[in-house]
Amino acid sequence: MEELDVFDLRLLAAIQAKGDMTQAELSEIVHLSPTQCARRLQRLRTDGYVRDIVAILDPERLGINIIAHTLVGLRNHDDETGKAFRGFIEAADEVVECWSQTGDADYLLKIMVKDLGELASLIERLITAVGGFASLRSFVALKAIKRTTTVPIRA
Amino acid sequence: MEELDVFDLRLLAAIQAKGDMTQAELSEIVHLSPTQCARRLQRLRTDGYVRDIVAILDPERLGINIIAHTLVGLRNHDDETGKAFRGFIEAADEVVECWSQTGDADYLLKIMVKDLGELASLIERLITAVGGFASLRSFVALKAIKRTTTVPIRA
DNA sequence: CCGCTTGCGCATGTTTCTTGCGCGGCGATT
DNA sequence: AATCGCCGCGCAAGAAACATGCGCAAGCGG
Repeated sequence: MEELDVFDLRLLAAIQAKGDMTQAELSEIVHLSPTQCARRLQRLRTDGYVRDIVAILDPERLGINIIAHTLVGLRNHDDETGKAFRGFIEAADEVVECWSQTGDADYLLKIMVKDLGELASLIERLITAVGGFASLRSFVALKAIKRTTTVPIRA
Repeated sequence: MEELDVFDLRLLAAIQAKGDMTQAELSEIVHLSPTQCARRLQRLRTDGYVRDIVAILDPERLGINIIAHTLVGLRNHDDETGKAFRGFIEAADEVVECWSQTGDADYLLKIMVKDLGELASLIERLITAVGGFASLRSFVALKAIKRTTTVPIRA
């Protein structure tokens, strides 16, 4: 629970870039013995610095050709509407991320689908599920994914 | 390079949720021998289905309290401006994702910073780096992260 | 100045991974 | 309809990676 030193930061940066490295490989990066790398990594994990380790799949390879970011503004801000919205988001596999916003819109959704038809279908279902919106504006990136960078987060 | 069967999909879904499972654990999930799990996983990897395996760190634990989504519209769409913008994004560690957009704005940035000061500083630097914008609208989520779901992607 | 604590690297036992092998099912060719 | 060849499966042994106990050295407080 203490402060992180330079070795910890190097470890975190390393596993954030590549999470399946062996202790020996980590050892060469952070300049620490393999044993110590393992120990510190375990401590970082139990202390909650590492949320989890996941595989990033290739969207195109799986037929995911459209990644859309959609701003959603709810007409009513009562509990009922919010609950319906949350429920829909929770159940929809196409919605990969859901962020609460301040400003013009209430939520920002990140949606991954195969084609425009699926996207339209999703939006349609969302509208009917919640029962109409004051504003629904979609910013669709038509195969126009420039890049998705995941840079090391340093404290 | 062939089609994926139900075992492959189960494997992908499993490692997408938890990427550091042992072969024995995977075996129980997909109902296949550990050896075969390993072999199929290797094939999926060499065939490009698995982009990479990364560790997801806890932002708050690292002092990242603000996750902002910012829409950026470039004033000029010439090569020079675009190159300056790309260069800045590439160098800025705070910018975690950068999506090209169609519609009102040109880019959607996902920014992770410690506090509002850092965010303001980043925006300031971005503006000076590219040399002014036609429109720069920021949607800041003030500790208002509702949830970040990563659901299994099924083909 | 001494003893305690903490973090380090080494070595060993254990788990996990990899790879060669034989078996069985399924489609194609005749 | 029978056989041949191919592909995917599980098993087992060798290899690699991991976990843990130990002694040592540095930093700190008494």
